Amino acid sequence: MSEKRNPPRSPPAPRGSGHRSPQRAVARQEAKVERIVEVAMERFAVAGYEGARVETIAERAGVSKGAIFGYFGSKAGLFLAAYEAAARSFSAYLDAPPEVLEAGFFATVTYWLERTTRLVQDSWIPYRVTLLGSYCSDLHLRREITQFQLREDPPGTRAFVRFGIERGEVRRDIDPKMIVSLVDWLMDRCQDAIVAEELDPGLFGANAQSPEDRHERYMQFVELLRSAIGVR
Amino acid sequence: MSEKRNPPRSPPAPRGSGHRSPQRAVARQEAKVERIVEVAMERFAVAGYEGARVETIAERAGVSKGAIFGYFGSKAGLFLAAYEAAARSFSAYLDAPPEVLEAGFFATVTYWLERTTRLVQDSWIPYRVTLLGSYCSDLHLRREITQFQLREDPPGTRAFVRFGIERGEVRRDIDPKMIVSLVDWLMDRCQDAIVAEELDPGLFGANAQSPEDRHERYMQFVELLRSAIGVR
DNA sequence: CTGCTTTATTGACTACAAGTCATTTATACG
DNA sequence: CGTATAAATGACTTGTAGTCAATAAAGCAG
Repeated sequence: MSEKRNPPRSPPAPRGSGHRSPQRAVARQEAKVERIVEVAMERFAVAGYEGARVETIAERAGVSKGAIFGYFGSKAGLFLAAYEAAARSFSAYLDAPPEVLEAGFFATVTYWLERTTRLVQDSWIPYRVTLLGSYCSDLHLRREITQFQLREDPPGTRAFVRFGIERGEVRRDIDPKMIVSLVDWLMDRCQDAIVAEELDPGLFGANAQSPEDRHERYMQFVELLRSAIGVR
Repeated sequence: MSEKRNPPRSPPAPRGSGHRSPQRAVARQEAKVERIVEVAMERFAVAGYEGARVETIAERAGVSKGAIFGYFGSKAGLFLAAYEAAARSFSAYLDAPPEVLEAGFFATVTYWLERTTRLVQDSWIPYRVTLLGSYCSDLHLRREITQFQLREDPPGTRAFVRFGIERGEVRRDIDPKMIVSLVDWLMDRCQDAIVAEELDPGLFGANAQSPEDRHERYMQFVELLRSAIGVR
């Protein structure tokens, strides 16, 4: 019961529909939506899902509360938009520099793990929003997020695993889908742990170690991953 | 800012403190708390964290709303209690029948995986509550849950991994803590997927397959786990 | 058992935030 | 311009977590 969400207003507009004068207005609307999403990301990151207030987001984005509900339908819809923007803002595995890719599948994994630590410090907002998305108790929202990940696969795990298989580094005797799931699961968790460690020490178990410890842990993690999905 | 939770009232009472007449009252109070937790589990399971209303829980447990806040301090506190009760209600790895344990570490993992499917159907309420707990967006709550898992380790993963190492089935060249984390992560995710499949098809990706497919997937999963943490 | 003290319980009340919608304002276009 | 259509506004409604003064129950001394 109680599913009476506002359907989001049809997106900013049908984009230059025949005539050309609306162009300006449409562009302005798109910019507005973008601004709202950006502010929302920041607020969700800082205050958490429940702690973030739609009215505050509206104020800071320079629009009214009504406009937000007009565009996104509900707070959950707004969060979803922020989450998707955050997820899309990250690099895919195969965006690693050529020499890293050249070094292979597991070298690339290592590269991104080491990289994440620094990236989180640089721009923690999208990371925190993804963290919130990973642990969102609203199962309706959870489903949307899962569907989004399956549909868009922003980190490009499918292509990355194919890359690994083609290079002969990843085993072929297991359904690739299973491998993709495993990589997604482990990398998500690992990334969440890194993010949580940076942003919320104590959220995950043992932490607060020196860069050397950290490096050692990454090595062990990749070693486990290699044992699991690497060719024997 | 805005951390003004009610501290939960000191637990039901200091238990038979010197005199003996309070005994009855204390017992009744304990029973009441238990009843509340049970009802709370059911409501959270059915309606989700946000959907569950404290007042309804109070009504069904035959107490006033105030009493709930008296005992648990906040809705989050109540959820935590329900979560802990749910988590404690499951068997630990080493609770498997002797002949299963005899068959070894990975046989035991397989046993529990196959078992979970049926257990979820029998008593889905605690499973759903754990699922909610796994994906709770309130990071404060999240921390409490992590701490609880670390403190109590209800599935007994630490002991189980030690068991595997002692039997010579689990590798010794990696920090056991890392292995414990890996097992926890993978089993949690796998269990969540099973639970979600039963309770909320489509929540996770590919699903709704025949028991044979399912079995096949479990076999592949255990095979990956064995490759990762088994002795070479 | 009785009266007094302390503790537990209650539910009307408050506070606050999501979501609505009649009204106002801006835009499209003849 | 003038009129029609669409977007934006913010005061208002709704619903629920959390409070607290008032009340009931439990403990206890005599």
